[in-house]
Amino acid sequence: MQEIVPKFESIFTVDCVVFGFDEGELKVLLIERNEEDYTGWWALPGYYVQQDEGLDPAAERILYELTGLRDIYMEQFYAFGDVDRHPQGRVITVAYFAMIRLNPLKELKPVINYARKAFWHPINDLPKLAFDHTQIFEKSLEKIRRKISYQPIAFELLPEKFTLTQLQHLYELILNKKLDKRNFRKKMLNYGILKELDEKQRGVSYRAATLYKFDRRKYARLFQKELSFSK
Amino acid sequence: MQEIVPKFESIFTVDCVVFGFDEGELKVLLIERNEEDYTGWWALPGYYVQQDEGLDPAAERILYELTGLRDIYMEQFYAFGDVDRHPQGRVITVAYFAMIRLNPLKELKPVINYARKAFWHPINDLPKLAFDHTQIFEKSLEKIRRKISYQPIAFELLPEKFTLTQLQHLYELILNKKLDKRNFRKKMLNYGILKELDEKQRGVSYRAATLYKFDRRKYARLFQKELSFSK
DNA sequence: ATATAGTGTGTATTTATTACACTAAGGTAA
DNA sequence: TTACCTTAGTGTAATAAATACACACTATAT
Repeated sequence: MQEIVPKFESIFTVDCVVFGFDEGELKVLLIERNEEDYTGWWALPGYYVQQDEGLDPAAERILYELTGLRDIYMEQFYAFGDVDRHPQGRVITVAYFAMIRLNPLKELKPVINYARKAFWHPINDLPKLAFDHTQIFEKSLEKIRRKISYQPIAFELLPEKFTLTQLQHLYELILNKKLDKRNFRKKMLNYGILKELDEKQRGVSYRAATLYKFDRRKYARLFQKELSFSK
Repeated sequence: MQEIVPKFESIFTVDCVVFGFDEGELKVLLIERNEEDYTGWWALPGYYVQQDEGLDPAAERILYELTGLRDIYMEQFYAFGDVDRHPQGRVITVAYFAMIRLNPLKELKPVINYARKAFWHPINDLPKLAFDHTQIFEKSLEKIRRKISYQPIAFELLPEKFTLTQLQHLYELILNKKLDKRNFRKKMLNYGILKELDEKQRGVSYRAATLYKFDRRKYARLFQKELSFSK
């Protein structure tokens, strides 16, 4: 390309919107900033991308450093580059969303320092966020709302074994609307991507629900059969 | 954020996948490179983002410089940042797709030099592209395929006044499958977002078709009513 | 034994999708 | 002016999917 305008170089970062589903709530992982700019504010976990590092690997690394988790479902969804989004100057960020199974028994183990202050926040009660992170979060919600309607990403948020009611609640939270129980079960089971287990829920003081797991092989076989939910 | 790894700075660019619909074909705008790296290769129009310029404005500027067109439908769809995507070093690009009405009577008027070598290429017969531009193009196709199924972006590619057959052909090209004429018309007219005009097609040697136009106001009133097409 | 709380199930109605073929209109060429 | 060519424009029946809706079952706690 011709250099009519001078090239300039910019810092760039990756920010992650990490969703988790816990105690019947949809949560997002935030860190409390301890650094220059927006000190003490909550922010999305994010970091500088390294010289020799692609975007996806950077996102994976950052998530690992914050949570100790690897092999997590992540997807890039938008780049944010407004001129004034960062007080230090021009910083462009590429945003990813991630979905992780929250295992209440297993603490997240941050690998580097600043992650000590990472906490899960219910998405309906988020504090003000640093930079344009509120905007980034909103965009991620839009994206997963659409995506959950045609691809089985919700399973990434659930434990290996789950009940149909848990699955339905999760859909309801993400889509932000009530679904009909009988219709939901009929439809979900019809897709044929769930495997019914011989196992039941334990430790509940009412009739125990059957456990299911997501059958990735069956899903792959359907090749692009898309899910869809409206009511 | 703590500076555990050194920050580094990177060049970044915007690349545009510009779609046009002409002579019954879906086309994409390519430039022939006259610069260092991939000299003589076809590439997507793209350029360096300026220091004081946001991403969306950069995309709009670049499209304007290449085509002389403004107020075009554009949407950012993905950032590409593989370490080795550019021979000169680390260059991250934010990709946009754009859709423009090709008016055969009105030539595109490039404002800057390198755009002299811009041509429209049918999407089914693209040459090898420079850098990772083939990959960028493929991703843009995926995106518009999905998007056209739930939002009225196809109209951006058609002239103000169009026939239902033209509209159907365009859907068929983008979705890459045949649609049934009667079902298509029934469905499209049912959405209530088209305005039937008193005017007919001219200059054809067969029965002239009724012209329609897209009614933005009615569409807005439907507020998120989504289109959908399967067969 | 009984109260409690969530599980699990079926059917009828409405709506959307699909498959399918001929006549109407306008222009061209003999 | 007539025959012909090409595309426009139309309806219905069959099937599939979405929706609305309510009660009996079961495990546990008291």
